[in-house]
Amino acid sequence: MVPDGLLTVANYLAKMPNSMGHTMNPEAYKQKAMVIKAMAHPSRLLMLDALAEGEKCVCELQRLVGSDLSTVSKHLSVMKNAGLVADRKEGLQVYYRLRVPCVLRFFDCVEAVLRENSAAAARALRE
Amino acid sequence: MVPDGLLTVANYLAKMPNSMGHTMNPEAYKQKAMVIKAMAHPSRLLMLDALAEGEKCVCELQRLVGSDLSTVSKHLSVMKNAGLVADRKEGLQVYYRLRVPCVLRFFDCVEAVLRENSAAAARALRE
DNA sequence: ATGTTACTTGGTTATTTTACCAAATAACAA
DNA sequence: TTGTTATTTGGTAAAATAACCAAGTAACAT
Repeated sequence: MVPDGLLTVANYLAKMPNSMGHTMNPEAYKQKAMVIKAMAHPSRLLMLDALAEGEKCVCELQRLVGSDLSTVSKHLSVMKNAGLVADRKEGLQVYYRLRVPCVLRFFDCVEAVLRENSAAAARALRE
Repeated sequence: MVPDGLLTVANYLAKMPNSMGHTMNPEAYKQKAMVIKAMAHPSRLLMLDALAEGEKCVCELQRLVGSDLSTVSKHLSVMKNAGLVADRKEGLQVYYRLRVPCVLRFFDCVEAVLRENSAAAARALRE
């Protein structure tokens, strides 16, 4: 059974984003959701942040997040499947790297949301 | 029981993003993940896209996504909880709007990832 | 071959998420 | 009051996700 996001011939046509921006079919939203979901986990965010500095092997990433190696490996495969990261084997180690750099600017916006939340909470406290 | 992301006094301190960008505590990653997770669903993406045009009532959004009204309402509450949208009641209707506009630029990057995926798939086909 | 290191995969269990229906609430109308 | 419309909330079942351990693979060393 082939995972949804895998780059198979079958998936190739299905996941073509159209160029019109806002009139998108449901399939396109599924694909986008898959990519975003692949980021939506604390450990995965931590790893993406770390990969901003450059490629890292699985062992380094594991030290960073502190979970079981198999857990880290599975997180990486989710992100690889979504196209967020790519890997490269060198000797015994596997190095992961960011595949599309803009992912990092993503975080600025998330932080803006959190700041806005804090500000709203602060306003609520003052009343 | 209070939901994790609710803007309570207790959560106010916990979710303060620090200003140093890359040295963040685990709690901050949880908060970021919550925001991103709130986007990570096809129907929710569709609604965010629709809200880019301006505020919309729940009934309009329901017509758009086509699920049960209660389902749509719950999706909206997830996004509201994360701070992505805000609501306003007018008569019988509740209008939702984007709370932090940068959320939309988010999508450009996701589309870049998908384009990169397609390109890779195309390269794979040529071999 | 045998062992070792670095990683992935399979299996299991616990938790979370999602969808729908049904019932509750809220605002307005008659 | 009674009814109607718009929305939320509670309950429940199905599906997806996440964590760990154990077993498998792959590259290299002895």
